[in-house]
Amino acid sequence: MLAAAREVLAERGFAGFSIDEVARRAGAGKPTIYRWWPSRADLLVEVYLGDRAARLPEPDTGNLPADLTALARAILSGWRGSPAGQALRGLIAEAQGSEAALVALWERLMPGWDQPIRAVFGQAARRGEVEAADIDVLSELYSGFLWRRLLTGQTDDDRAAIERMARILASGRGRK
Amino acid sequence: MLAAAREVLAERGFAGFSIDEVARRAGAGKPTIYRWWPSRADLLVEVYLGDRAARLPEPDTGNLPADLTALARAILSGWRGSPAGQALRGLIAEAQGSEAALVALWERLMPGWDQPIRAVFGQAARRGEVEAADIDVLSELYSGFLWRRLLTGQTDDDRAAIERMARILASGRGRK
Amino acid sequence: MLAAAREVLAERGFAGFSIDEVARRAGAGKPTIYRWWPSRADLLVEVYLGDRAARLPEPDTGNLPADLTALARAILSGWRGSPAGQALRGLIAEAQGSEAALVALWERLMPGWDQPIRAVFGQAARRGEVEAADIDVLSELYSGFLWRRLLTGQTDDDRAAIERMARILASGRGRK
Amino acid sequence: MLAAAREVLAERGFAGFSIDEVARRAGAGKPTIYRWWPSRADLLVEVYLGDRAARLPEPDTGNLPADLTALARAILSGWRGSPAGQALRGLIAEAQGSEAALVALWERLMPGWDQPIRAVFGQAARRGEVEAADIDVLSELYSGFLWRRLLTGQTDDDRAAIERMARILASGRGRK
DNA sequence: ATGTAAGCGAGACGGTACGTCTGGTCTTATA
DNA sequence: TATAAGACCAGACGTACCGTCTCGCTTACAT
Repeated sequence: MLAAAREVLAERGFAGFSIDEVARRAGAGKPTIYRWWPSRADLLVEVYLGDRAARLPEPDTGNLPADLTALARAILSGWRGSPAGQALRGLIAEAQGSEAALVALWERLMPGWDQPIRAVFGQAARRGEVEAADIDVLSELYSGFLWRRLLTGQTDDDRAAIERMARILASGRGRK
Repeated sequence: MLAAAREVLAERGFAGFSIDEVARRAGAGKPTIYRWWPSRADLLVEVYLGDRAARLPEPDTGNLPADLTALARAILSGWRGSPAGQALRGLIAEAQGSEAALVALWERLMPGWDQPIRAVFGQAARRGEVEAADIDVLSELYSGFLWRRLLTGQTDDDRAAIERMARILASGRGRK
Repeated sequence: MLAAAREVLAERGFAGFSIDEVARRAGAGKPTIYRWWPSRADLLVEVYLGDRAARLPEPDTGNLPADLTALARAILSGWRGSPAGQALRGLIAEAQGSEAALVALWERLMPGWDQPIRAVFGQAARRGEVEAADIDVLSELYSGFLWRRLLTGQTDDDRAAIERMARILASGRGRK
Repeated sequence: MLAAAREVLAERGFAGFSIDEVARRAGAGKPTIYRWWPSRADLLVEVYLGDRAARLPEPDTGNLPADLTALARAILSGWRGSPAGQALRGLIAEAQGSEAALVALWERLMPGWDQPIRAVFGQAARRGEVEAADIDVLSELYSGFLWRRLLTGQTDDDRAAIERMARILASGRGRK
């Protein structure tokens, strides 16, 4: 069932991702899908998590810019090469029109999503490279950069920009 | 006509924003709307631009963090208080499923959207506070931060986070 | 559903007979109607058949003009008093612009429609009042007379003309 | 303008005969068409009359069946070879949904249309072959036969049926 | 070994919106 | 002053999905 959803996303993108189409492809009845995933958003969350599970590195080289770069490239590469990117795009789109989808995005996806990013900044904070109090906002900036690239269709491996981004976030000492 | 579109967005959000509804509300025929805005995205772009036009300050106090903070607060406030926020949310959502909408977003909205942000960083670069070569990525980080807040429904005036974000981006010297 | 179609035809005639209107009146979704009757013509055929079913007499008094008169008056009276007349008018109109409707008219309606008329002429042929070889053309003349009256809005009970028509068709011995 | 209407009827039949299409083809504005022909029916009447004008023979050989056959074959041939047939089909169809079209059909087309037919029967009445009082109904039967063939798409030159029809109508002595 | 219930596929259903086409009317700009 | 061009409101067209619902059918458990 999830396999069918992944197929649809891979072949036709989020535009062709309808419950009808997934049911048709899975050889399943629509009510069966609704029984397990009450909304399209729930299905997308599960596709995303299933697809990304344990796939991301948690780099810890002791060098913050290098870690940030490695992680960002891994994330972007995952978006390019699997339905996960389409799923996240769809999930975010869905959340703009449906309160339920926004909640699903926020409560079911975000915790796991943030975690590797916060881990990298956390290590840097422990090494004194960034202030602990900045971790939230730094993660948000980092996330925002990647989301914006995803949502505008720029998931190519733009090393120069990624490294520059990593350097900027790493050098922000926050000291007045 | 645009007024009707704004009304719908204000009252029912992007979820209720259908061409049918806009036509009904405007007392207009659907084909008339399609004549002028071939897709929903085009209509959203125009609503956004019309609503935001000349509303944004272009702060230039000589203090980069202060300028960034002021601009961000103005942008978020604009999103809260007018249909512009709903329009941008809808436009981004639309772009996830339609190539045409992505193009509209990219070519018709982005140039104007970026401009005040780049202006602020440009002034800072001229003052030597940031490297000119970083302007692109800094703008992207700044944009990404705001977009992510919009798309996750956090458009409240979170001064602490905004100031922290501004300070981080301003202190990123970019020195190797 | 058919009841709603009949209502619309009765109240607003063929002019107001749109799928939208029938759906509205039936409290049904348009796709449901399209599922069962792929075209307006199919719906009209069914209305006609359902309405006329087993309603016509099959007169057999041994007197051809009398039989023809009785049948014609029954047919015209049926057209006046029920949506069947409107349905047939609409069906014929529809067939002028749509190949599919023409086929529906020809294959789904005509066989049943002709049958009582041919029966009357068949009996007369068996009695020697008309030549068997003339049955087809006689039926066509008889049909044509009635259709023309229907299509030009003359469905009143014009006994004089009907009897004259019956007499003419009955006296055509066909002998050279 | 009429030429454009004829073109449309010839090329796409009554199905493609919209005022829009005629205007487009004629390089004229729709209101201009509406000024001269307040309804589609009026335009169709004019196309029919213009196209058929003075084209029909008025056979008078002294032999009623022969005259009827010749006239019927001429009429059917005219319908096959020119937009006139399409125009009449369209006009009749139009009349089923619009009172105005029915009036136009009845008052503007019928007088001229009937005339050659009534002329043939009139001559026969003068020769004593049919009763004068039967002329109306005979014309109606004859018309009905031809209309029915037109409306069901049988405009081919079916000589056998036509001659049989002519013989039947001619032999109806009308004797009590 | 058999009766029963849960879960399934299939798909019909009432609805909403899509984007297109046409019918007529009303407004401009030209000639 | 009248006409061409065409914008406009209105609403029907036929299609795609939505989320709910009702069916039988099939398994797999409890008797």
